[in-house]
Amino acid sequence: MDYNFSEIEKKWQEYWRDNKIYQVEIDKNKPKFYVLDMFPYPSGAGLHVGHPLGYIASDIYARYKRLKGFNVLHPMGYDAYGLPAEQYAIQTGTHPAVTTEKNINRYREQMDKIGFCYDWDREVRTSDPQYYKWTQWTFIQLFNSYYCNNCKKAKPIANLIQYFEKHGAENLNVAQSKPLHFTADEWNAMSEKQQQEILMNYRLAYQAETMVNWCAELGTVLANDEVADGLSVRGGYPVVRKSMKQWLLRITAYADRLLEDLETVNWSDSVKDVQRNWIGKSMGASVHFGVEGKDIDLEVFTTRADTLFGTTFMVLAPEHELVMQITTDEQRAEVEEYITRTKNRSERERMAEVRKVSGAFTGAYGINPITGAKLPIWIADYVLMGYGTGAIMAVPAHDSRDFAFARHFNLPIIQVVKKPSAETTDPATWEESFDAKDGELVNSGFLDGMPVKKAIMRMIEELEKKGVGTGKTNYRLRDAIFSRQRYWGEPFPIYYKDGMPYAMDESKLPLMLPSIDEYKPTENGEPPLARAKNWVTEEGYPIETNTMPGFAGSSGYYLRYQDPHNDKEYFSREANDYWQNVDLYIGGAEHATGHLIYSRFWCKFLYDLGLSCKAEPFQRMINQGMIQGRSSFAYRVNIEKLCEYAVWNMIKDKKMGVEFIKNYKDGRRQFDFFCPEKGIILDVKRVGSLEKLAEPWEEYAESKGLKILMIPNGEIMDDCINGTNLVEQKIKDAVAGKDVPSFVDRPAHKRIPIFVSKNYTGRDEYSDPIHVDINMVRNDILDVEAFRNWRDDLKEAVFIYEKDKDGNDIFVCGSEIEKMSKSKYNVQNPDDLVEKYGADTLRLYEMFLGPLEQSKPWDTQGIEGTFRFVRKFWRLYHDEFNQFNVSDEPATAAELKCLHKLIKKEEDAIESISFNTVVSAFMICVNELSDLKCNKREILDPLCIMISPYAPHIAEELWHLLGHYNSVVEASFPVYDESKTVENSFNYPISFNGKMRFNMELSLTMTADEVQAAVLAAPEAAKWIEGKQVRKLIYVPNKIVNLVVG
RNA sequence: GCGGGUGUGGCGGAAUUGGUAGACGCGCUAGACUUAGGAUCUAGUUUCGAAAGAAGUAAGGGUUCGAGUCCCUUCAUCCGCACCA
Repeated sequence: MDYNFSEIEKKWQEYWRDNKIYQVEIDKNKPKFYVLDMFPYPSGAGLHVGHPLGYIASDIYARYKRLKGFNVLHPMGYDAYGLPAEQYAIQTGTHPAVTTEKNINRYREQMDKIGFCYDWDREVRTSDPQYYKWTQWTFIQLFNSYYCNNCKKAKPIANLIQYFEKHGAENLNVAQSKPLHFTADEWNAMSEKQQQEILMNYRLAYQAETMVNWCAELGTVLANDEVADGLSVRGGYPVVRKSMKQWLLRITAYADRLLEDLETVNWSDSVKDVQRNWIGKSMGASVHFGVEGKDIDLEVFTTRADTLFGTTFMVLAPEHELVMQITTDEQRAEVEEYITRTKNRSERERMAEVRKVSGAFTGAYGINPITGAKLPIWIADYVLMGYGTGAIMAVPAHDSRDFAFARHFNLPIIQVVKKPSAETTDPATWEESFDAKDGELVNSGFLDGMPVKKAIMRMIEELEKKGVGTGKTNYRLRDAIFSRQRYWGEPFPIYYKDGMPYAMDESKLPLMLPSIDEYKPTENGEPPLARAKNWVTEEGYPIETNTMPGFAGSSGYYLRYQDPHNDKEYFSREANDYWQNVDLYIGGAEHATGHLIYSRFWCKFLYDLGLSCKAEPFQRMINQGMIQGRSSFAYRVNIEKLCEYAVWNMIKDKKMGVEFIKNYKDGRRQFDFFCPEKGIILDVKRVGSLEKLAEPWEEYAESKGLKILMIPNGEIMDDCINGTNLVEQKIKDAVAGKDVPSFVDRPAHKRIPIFVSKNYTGRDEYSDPIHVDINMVRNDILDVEAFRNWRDDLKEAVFIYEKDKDGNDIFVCGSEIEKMSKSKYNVQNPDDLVEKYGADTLRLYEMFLGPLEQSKPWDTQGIEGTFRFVRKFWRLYHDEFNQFNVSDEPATAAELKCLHKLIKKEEDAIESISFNTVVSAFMICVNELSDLKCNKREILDPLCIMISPYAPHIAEELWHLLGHYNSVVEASFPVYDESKTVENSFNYPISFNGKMRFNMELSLTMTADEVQAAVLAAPEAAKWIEGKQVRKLIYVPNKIVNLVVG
């Protein structure tokens, strides 16, 4: 029987499914292990070879753990809410649920073909009411909780109400939007509405007017991590800052715990670092400045309280609430003008102008609380309202931005820190003294001579003593904006009474997403849910029309897998006690700031409620790299560029006095080249891009008269085809006074495309690279016929070939490694590969490509090698007639050694997720066993188990051929026996002065002296010790022998 | 600018963590079997050299009997964050 992978794989996939081989239940007799993939958003494009990379790795890990006796939870589901399906719905009217369902089915089909060991009975979908019921439920708990800073824990809001009733807001240490002051009497006298408004200041899910990233095209707000470069990550539409009422999650309450608990998880340093960065904790001080002539307190945050003596001015963000109060009448116009100017600038513009210094003087002066110095107060957009207090004390000598500002507006600069080595405090050294973190203080009164760290402490002490400042910790992390003005998301279980939001009763959950007839916002800009009929509670109160963002459903999904069918609880106590949290989480690193931070917050909140027994969701995480595609290009001749290039070269080489003139045609400015010798103009089209090279000629050329030379386009093509550079020739001909054929104009889109083989002319100057479908390319050689038939406009294309060594015409493509994408025609589809090579080969090959965490290009040809290996593996169990042939004779020592080396390798490598080296170890082992002609059951039985995590189908087939009646999944991993691999001699490399010279087989029982004697006696040693003394012997048993001679 | 990663043949990548650099695979070269080869098998394949040998892990320096691995300096490159006070 031949290795018929398609039959084998189909057979066993059905067997696994029908016998529910991968179903897991709580089993307290076995240790648990939880292996999880980041669940996918089911997009319309389906999977490409990059997607399953992480899934294959986690599948191998899960199967391995199972063979090692663990009860392994390995589920899969779908992050089913998301923008693309909704955008599609807006365009076509198709319900997002329909699109999503269709995509999910396609994903499932593709995943099934790869042979994953998911327990599909535990599948979750975030858009399933039975699932989002618990997303909504968690939201209600957040709404009904506040965060106690003393006990560092979320608490029921009812406790807070009791406290208010007795003590008002006195001595309250809780997470809050802003500090409030009221007494118990005042609280008790408030109306319900007033009380509700106050509670919003403390709820963990709260509503507030806030600056948001508004994307008009998508009609919704976006979180910071959904915006990049002022554009939406999904879709790339412009995003503006806008103030709107939104739901927020008070994630900042957990900032410290999110930071500290990073120490307890096994994640890559880079992801931890991104998280630390995102949280952005900085310790410093808040300092209160007075304002001259006004009863105003201006609070700033600084990490460098030590430099207070060096403060020479203050800067407020233009949006700062005190700006108008302090601005003097003389400066009012200027300040208002500046505010308007900055407000109207988009985020993009603001970012583009980061280095430009701008600002306006308010006319007011702040008072330095320590020195009493008068400090001019400015406003400038380099100070951000969103960080600290939106106001700074500027220390131009030690901050590059303050420095630039001071220089620009001519403000004084006082140096207060000098490097210990520096002798002077000369102004010339100021620029070098920026960020002097470990210098000592000068010009600073009682701080003089102190090192920076000590000076910071001393200054904070002084501020506190005088009551003008305190030590303070500041975070970059902002509360998470939790509402979206979209349809395809979880509805909020919130209704409005008297304008105030109230949580629905839990018994009303799930609050089903209503159907609506159109998915756009309403005419008056309300979210799509406002279109829903009867979107009110039973009592008639209106229900919230916002929906939750994408990260709502993905924050706690790993918990729901533990008990997915529970309709009473999110998950049961029993399930969570057993499965706890994820032991190994595999997914992309791009979620470092979004999903992973929200998920950790969600988990900590549920931990505070006593639901989750763990404070961290994902104990260990591995981020798989991207699989890149290798794109192929044909080079399409760009006639315009070709002309430009030729002309420009001639100018440069001074072959010709070509000069520039400009003229106007159809109201558009055009540029031509003028040749004074002949008084002709070279009409080169595609004018815009010529400006840069034309500039120097402009003035001179304007004074010249002109005639016109047209360069015939048709001729250009002919000459390209003949392989000569025609433009140059035409110009030469014209200069020499020859007749030049007339110009035949053809619009660019009607020109016959000309493609040039890579080595013929791969110059960018002449040609545009055009992506070629990789299926039409083999070994970089284009299948020209297939390419011609690819698109209509290529039917008449002209190809300029190269000659191969046999003189045949070939068309060679260029190539580049890029992200896999449909538009680049470099996508490798897993289905095609499974079809051609089988799932086992695909799995092995994806692992063999390289280290999991690294990005690496997909090599289309490399998979052949892995396929050869799989067939070779199959042949180990079969004779030359393809008959199954395994013998019961005992294995030889060599065979056992080969096996046990592999066991060791696989066990060691699996923990470091170094699957590529395991595959190579399999290859080595199979090569050796083939050479030994080994067909012993004693070897092949365990070998079959060992390969089963990597290639489960072939393993299952061989397992049954070996005579087993259960699934190989239920087998036990072979036990490593070190005695099988030890030898009594070792082939030592013999080195002299560290340089390896020859090898020598020596017994391991030899003493150092015996080794030295043996080596010196070896004939090869003579030439290396000739005339020299042996000074030292380095002998490392089982490693090396090194003789130091001299 | 700050932070993190990476740098080894024509290519993807190994190297038991300081001990024979280039495992394994691709590609390439030669040969065998073949009507044929995008099949299979055998041998070779870091560079220079006929060989002996020499050089060699981005560059330079250091520690060591011995460095791809440790330390210092520089460069290149990728990925985050970025007016964060």
